[in-house]
Amino acid sequence: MVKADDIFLFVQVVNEGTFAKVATKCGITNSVVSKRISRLEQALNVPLLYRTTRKLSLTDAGKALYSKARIAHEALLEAQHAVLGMGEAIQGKIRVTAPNVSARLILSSAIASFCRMHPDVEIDMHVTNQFTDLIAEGYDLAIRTAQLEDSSLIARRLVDSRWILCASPDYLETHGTPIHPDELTQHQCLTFHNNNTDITTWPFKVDLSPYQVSVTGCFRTNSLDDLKAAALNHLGVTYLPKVTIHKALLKGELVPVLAEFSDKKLGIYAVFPRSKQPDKKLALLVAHFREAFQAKQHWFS
Amino acid sequence: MVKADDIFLFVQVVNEGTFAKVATKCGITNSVVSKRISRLEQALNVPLLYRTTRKLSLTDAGKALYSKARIAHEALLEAQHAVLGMGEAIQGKIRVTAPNVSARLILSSAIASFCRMHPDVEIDMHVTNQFTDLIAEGYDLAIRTAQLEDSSLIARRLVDSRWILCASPDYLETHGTPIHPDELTQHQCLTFHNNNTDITTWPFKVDLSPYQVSVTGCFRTNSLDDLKAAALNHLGVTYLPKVTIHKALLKGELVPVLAEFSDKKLGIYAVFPRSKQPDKKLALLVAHFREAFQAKQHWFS
DNA sequence: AAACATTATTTCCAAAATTGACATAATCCT
DNA sequence: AGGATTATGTCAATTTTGGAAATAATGTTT
Repeated sequence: MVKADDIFLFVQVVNEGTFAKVATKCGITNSVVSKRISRLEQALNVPLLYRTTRKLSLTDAGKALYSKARIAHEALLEAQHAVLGMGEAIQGKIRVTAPNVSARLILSSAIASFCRMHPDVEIDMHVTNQFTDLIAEGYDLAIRTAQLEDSSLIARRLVDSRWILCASPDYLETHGTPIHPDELTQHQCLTFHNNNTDITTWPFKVDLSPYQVSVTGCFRTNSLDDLKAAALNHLGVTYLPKVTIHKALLKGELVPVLAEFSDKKLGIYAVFPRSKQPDKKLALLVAHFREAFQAKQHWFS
Repeated sequence: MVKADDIFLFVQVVNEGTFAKVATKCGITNSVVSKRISRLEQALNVPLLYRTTRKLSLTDAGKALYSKARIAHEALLEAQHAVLGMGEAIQGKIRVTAPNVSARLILSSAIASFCRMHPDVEIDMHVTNQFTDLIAEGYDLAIRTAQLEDSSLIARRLVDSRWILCASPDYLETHGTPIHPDELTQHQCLTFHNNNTDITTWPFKVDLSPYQVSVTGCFRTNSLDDLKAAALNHLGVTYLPKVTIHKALLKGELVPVLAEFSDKKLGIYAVFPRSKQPDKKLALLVAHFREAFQAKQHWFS
């Protein structure tokens, strides 16, 4: 029932000494000040000010309230000041979570340049392949490689990442090179799993139509790096983002398999909480990331 | 534009962890909490909370605001607590201003008994014959011996004080005893002045009608005590409140003069600022004073 | 003394804000 | 898959608010 704003108005009245000064200072009329102070007294059930048209003086209760509320008032002003312009200012901390690959290939350098451009921004990046709950974990931004349907978050596509089926020349020499996806059932297929779900069906396109193949193999992992290492070690065939292997492809350490059938493409997204007041520094960072990914687009497709 | 109550609602939200808890705790609905937090974010132009239906987490700005506003919130609660029930509780300080005579004769003992009855009340009495501005000087209560027309103050009559014209037997023996007010012009009239205004016309009643006599004398003062002393020293005739001389009358040190014509009567009033929330302890004290004066009414009339 | 200026308060009324109920959508738990 | 909880959007009714003008009190200046 008692309104904090009335108490702070009272504090201002005591500070200024008259209702009228406070009124002009706050851009309201005398009558409003009068009514709100009266309302406060009513709510607290105690008189705070003795007043005539010329003088004001504090009652006992008024003194007690003022001495403590003044501190609260100043603390609140300071609190407001602390967040003043935070939405506009390019400053403050941004907590980012990102998967290993994106982080290593693009983000680290992109972040470095962003921090140079905006010295007051501090970026705290947490690298993990775990799917984390943005909100629950308190992140401002996540980099994700999947189209997600979470509508309480905003997803902005940074780049499309093509996946390529590949193997080492040695492996193919030993086991033969498949010429149709169905033949993969005869191969060691090194699969990826993430968030406790195995991905043992690989997508292809045959005659312009989607075509799924269930595959098996002797090795699976949640680490793309280790998957790549396994392929380099001639262990089998695997489906990897082109970006992770484009150097190996150039060097000939790995070669594409069933290239004309490969049809795995995943967007890489910047994901952040929906918010009515868009955070400017966050928007800038996302744009910066997007540019960085786009600049390296040839790595991805 | 930004409302303090919204900030404190935000603090409570952070304390409780969910909107719903705060809503029930404050006796409002969820939608109100939601809307007010949104409004606050809008006003501050910065997001404070990332939220889904299940989790809340603070943004950078939210953390900054919370850490400081929490202090303000607690300070404000403490401030409110300090005045809680002050209007009802019989406790706290009462500042009283009173003239010498009343103070010495009645108030000192009345205050003593009042303080014994209400140990948590502290009375600060300022004794002076100066007319002071209650409000400007910050008094809660004044004892006055005059009917005053100040309508911004409340006056409660405590007792009627009769004034008596008197002189010492010695003086009367030397100068003769007047038998009609007009004869006073031939006497040494010791007059009182107060607040820079001399009182050189004395009121009487002749044939049931008011009758003013202008008097002169060799001594005037603003101290009733000294006026009495002068009379006791046979200096002349003077008009004094009966209460100040009733012992001297009993002893015969002073005797009434023109008793049948004397017609000066002044109310003694308790005067205090008009206030919408009557202060209970103040009302009690006034009532107590009234009883004390009434109990000694025979001193006054 | 008298006119003037300043100030707090009151009244009145229109405009704005607030509220709760309800529906909706998102999310977690069983 | 279904149930429970939660935040949010909508809508209408109610409450609140704030300003203009009138009033009353009080100090200052002429």
